[in-house]
Amino acid sequence: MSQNSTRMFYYEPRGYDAAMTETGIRQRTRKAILDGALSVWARDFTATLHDIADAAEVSRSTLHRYFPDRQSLVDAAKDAAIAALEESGVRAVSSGSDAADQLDAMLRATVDVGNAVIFLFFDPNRFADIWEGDDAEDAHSELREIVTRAQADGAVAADVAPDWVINMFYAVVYTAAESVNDGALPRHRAGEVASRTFFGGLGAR
Amino acid sequence: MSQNSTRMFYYEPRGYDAAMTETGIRQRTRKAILDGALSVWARDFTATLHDIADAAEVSRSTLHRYFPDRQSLVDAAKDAAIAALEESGVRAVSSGSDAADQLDAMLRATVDVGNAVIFLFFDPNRFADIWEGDDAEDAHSELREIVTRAQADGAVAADVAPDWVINMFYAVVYTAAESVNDGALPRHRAGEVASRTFFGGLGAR
DNA sequence: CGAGAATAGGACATCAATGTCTCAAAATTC
DNA sequence: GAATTTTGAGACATTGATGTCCTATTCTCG
Repeated sequence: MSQNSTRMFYYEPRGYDAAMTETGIRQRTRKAILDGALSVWARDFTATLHDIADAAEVSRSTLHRYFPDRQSLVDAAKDAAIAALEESGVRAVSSGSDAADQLDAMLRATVDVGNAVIFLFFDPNRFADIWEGDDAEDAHSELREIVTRAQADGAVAADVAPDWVINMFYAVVYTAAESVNDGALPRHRAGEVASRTFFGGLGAR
Repeated sequence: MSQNSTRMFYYEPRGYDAAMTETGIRQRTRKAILDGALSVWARDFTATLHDIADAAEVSRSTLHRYFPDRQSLVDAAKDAAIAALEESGVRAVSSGSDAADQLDAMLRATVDVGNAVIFLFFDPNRFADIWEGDDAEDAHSELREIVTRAQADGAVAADVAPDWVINMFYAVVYTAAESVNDGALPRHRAGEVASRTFFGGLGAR
C-alpha cells in the first residue's frame, strides 16, 4: 500500500493494569501527573486538565496518553490519595507504642500527604459515594484511639473533647498543606512547624 | 421606514439601581432567582445557570434579563447572603438580654438563612477577597461574645472552648440547611430541631 | 551510535455553558 | 378589554474545556 517504509509506532496508552507493568520512566511520569492533580485539585476542583498538565510539567497530550479522560484521572487521583493516606497512617502507628510519639508521627506523616487529605475530605459532596455507611467513622477511629490514649497519658490536654483535638489535627494539616502550596512554607519544614503548633497549643503544660 | 406599525417594545434589563425602582412583580422574580442561586450554589458552586433558572422556576431568558452575566448574579447573591446574615444577627441579638435566649434566637435565625451561610463560608477560597484583614474576626465576634456570656451564666457547658461551641453552632446550621435542601427536614421545623440538638448536646445538665 | 520509547506541540472535532436576540404568549394594570 | 408589562421558548453565535489524532523531536538504554 501507500505506507511509508519507516517504522510508524505511536505509543498508545496501556490497559487497565498499566501501572503494574510500566517502565521506570512511565511510572515517574504517572506519579508526576497524579501529584499535580492532587495539588491542583486540592485547591480548586474545577481546575482544567491544562492546569494539571502544567503543574505536572507535562504536555496535555502526555496527560491524555496516561489518563484517557477526566474521570479516569479523578479516579486514579482518588485511589492514590487513599493509598497515600493509609500508608502514612500505618507508618506512623508503627513508629512506637507511646501515644504521644504516635500522634506526633501521625501528624507529620499526614502533613506529608496534606494534599491528599484536602483533595479527599474538603468537599463532602465530592466523593460522597465512598464515605457512606461506617467508612467515615472507621477512617478516623485509629486517630481517635491514639488521641484518647494520649489524653490518658497526660501528653495531650484532657480538658477538651477528643473531637476537638481531631478537628485541630486536621485544621493544622490543612493550614500546613495550603502554606506549602502557596510557597509560604518549605515542604521540609512543614512537619516540624505543624507539630510545634499543634503540641504548643494542646500539649499539657 | 419598513417598520411594522404595531408597538415593538421588548423590555430590556434595567440599570444598576434596578432593585430600587422595580415594580412588585419584578422584585419577586428577582428574589426568586437569588433564592434559587443561593440554594443551588450552596450545594455546588459549579452548577449551571440553567440549574438555577430551574430551581427558581424561571426561564433562562428571564434569568439573563435580570442578571446579564454569571458574575453579576454571583455578586448579587453574595450581597443578598451578607445582608440576610446581618439582618438575622441583628434580629436575634435584639430578642432580649439573656445570653441563652440570644444564642437560641441566633441559632434559629441562622438556620433560617442556612443557605446564605453555606454559600458564603463553605469554600474559603470562593470569596477570599472579602474576608481579608480583620473582617473574618469581626463577623464572629458578636457570636463569640454571646457564647462566652452564656458559658458564664451556666447555660452552656463551660468545660469546652468557645471555639468548639462556635464550630458546633455552624456544624448544626450546616446540617440543618442540608437536611432542608434534601427535603429530609421540613423548613418550619429546622430551627426547633437545630436548637434542640445544639442545647441537648451542649446545655449544662 | 542507533533502535525503540516517550514526550511536545499543534490541528482538529465535539460538547456544554454562556450570552444575545427575536417573537409569541401570558399576566398585570388601568 | 385594551394597553402595558413580563415571561417563555427557541434560534443562534461564541467560548473554553475536552478528547482524538498525527508528526517531529527528545530521551534512554543496549
